[in-house]
Amino acid sequence: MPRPGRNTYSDQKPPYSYISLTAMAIQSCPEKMLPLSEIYKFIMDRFPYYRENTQRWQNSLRHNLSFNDCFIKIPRRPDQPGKGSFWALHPNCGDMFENGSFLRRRKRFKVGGAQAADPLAPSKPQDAAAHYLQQQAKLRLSALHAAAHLPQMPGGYNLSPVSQPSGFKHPFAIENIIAREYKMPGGLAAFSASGYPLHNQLAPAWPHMYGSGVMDTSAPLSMAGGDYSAYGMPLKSICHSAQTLPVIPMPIKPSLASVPGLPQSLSPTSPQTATGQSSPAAPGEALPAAVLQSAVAVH
DNA sequence: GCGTGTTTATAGCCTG
DNA sequence: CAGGCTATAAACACGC
Repeated sequence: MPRPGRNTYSDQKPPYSYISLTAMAIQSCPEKMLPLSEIYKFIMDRFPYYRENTQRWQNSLRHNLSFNDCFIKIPRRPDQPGKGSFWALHPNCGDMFENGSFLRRRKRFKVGGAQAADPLAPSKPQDAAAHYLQQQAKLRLSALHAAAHLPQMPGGYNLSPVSQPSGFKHPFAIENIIAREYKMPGGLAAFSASGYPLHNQLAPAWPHMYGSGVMDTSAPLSMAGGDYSAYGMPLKSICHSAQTLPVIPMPIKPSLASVPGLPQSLSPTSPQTATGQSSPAAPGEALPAAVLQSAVAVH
């Protein structure tokens, strides 16, 4: 694996692992989840190296998604046709990379292991799913809140469940990599002070639904033939959306799909006791507003 | 058939 | 050096 280093990478292999690249793609999206095809697109857009031998690396990437517990699968709603599910980061994988660096993981994320990044974050898969939904609710509400009180909370983007709380951010940390999108002069047009696309604030939506041409409104890849600038992220805005899909999806890792009681786990009375509940909700069922409000109360 | 997702196997590199 | 992490390949299943 090439080391990050002095010169440029140009079309050479980036220093990021597939896990890192996938995490970047997911994190780059305000909704914190992407379908496989969008993950592909994200990587190919940013790293010319991955525009070739797609069969090889995409197979590896799929392997990583399935093999690593740090990725959770979220099904599409029945009324959202399309291939495959969405992929999100496990809420507990925030400390997966040392200092948040994407160069190499210090430890392999394992469901059930001891993760200290978020004491509220559960370790069991089913709990993780519930936690994920809770965080999603927070995210959406914070977006709405930001829309109502602009300008404010530039750190709104960092409400992600996998963001490190504060303090040192490694140069390769996802915040530092992705944040470039929001800091570059040319890339601010679509974003508010909260870091969300404005239309997203008003109508939280699923990022994968944006039209095919939307992503290419900015300049062509600034890195083409050049480098990845400082660790690599060009300045394209991603995950624009023009549609509304207000419903929070249901995570379904194999162990999650059969676990009853996920929605109940989000109730105000038992936010962290997701196991052992009953009466599963149908996939795609919308969360009641009360659940969202409780999520904010937690926040 | 194709895209997606899972699983197994193997090899190389890195870290403790 | 052992174990962990990562990359790669391949086989297979499933749904559209």
